[in-house]
Amino acid sequence: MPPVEIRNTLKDHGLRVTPQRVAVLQAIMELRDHPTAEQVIDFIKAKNPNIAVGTVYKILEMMVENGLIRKVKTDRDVMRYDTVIESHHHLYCHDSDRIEDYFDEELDHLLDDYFKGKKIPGFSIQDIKLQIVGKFSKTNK
Amino acid sequence: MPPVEIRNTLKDHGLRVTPQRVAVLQAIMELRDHPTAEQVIDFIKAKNPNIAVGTVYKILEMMVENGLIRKVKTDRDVMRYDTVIESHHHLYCHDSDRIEDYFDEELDHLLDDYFKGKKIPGFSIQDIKLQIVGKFSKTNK
DNA sequence: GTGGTTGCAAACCCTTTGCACGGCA
DNA sequence: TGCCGTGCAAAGGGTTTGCAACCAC
Repeated sequence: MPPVEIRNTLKDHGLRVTPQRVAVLQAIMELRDHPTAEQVIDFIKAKNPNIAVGTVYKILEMMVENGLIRKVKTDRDVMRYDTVIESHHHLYCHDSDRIEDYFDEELDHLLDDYFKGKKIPGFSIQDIKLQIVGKFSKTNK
Repeated sequence: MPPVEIRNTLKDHGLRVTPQRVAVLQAIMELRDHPTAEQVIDFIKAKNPNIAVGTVYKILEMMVENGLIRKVKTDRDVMRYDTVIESHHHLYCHDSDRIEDYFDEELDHLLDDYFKGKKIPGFSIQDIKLQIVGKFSKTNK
């Protein structure tokens, strides 16, 4: 995603455009594999060593609150970030700690239909997220 | 669960029985709602102020490794624990940070069938966990 | 101009670790 | 008795916070 589009994304959400914010968003997109805050920081520091750790954390939190990115958590303990905003599922491998987004409309419909017929007492559903745990084959990526 | 059964649970897993271990397991069971380590510690300290924080963390980790309990993670950042070992799903409410276990064999079969017919390229599935996000109705619990 | 942002460093919180003592088998 | 488990306190790692200087609007 070119910088211009990133700036517009920020503007569209009514947020000020600063070099740091552009850099953070760009970093998450280029890193792709649900990077940690640390990975984002390292990525940015390579070109722009002056950025502060605290700033990146503040920006990440701000973007999550404004719906530009999402938090993802595995069974390990560091927070990770995802640029994909639409509802989707995750493939996860314990061994490699790798996360991959998984989209499946057919599955979503199946689940929709299922829970249309079967209500859960005392609970109203807003979103359903699958964590599909398993192993990636080594040749992949 | 009476203390005697808890002791047997430990023995069955080839673990030594100590008062601290019994207390931790009992605490998680009585607290029910997927307690944090801190909640477990507070619960135990009410009766037995001498237990050490580090000890509880060591015991929790040990029990996870031995399959007596499970770690549960939300988008917030503290670890929580679950006594339910069998594969199951979670109902989760962001507002209250409440987690409830959800069992649904019919759903499990539906998913099994679905993924029997539809393989995911480059990935072999071991387990599927749903995080059903929504709201608990206020009357419930 | 001015109020939101940044950089910096210290503080924070949860969790882990090291080690000497103590207790289960 | 021997060794694992515990208590304690300090360290660790990731994240948050306070505040003065700064800059986008």
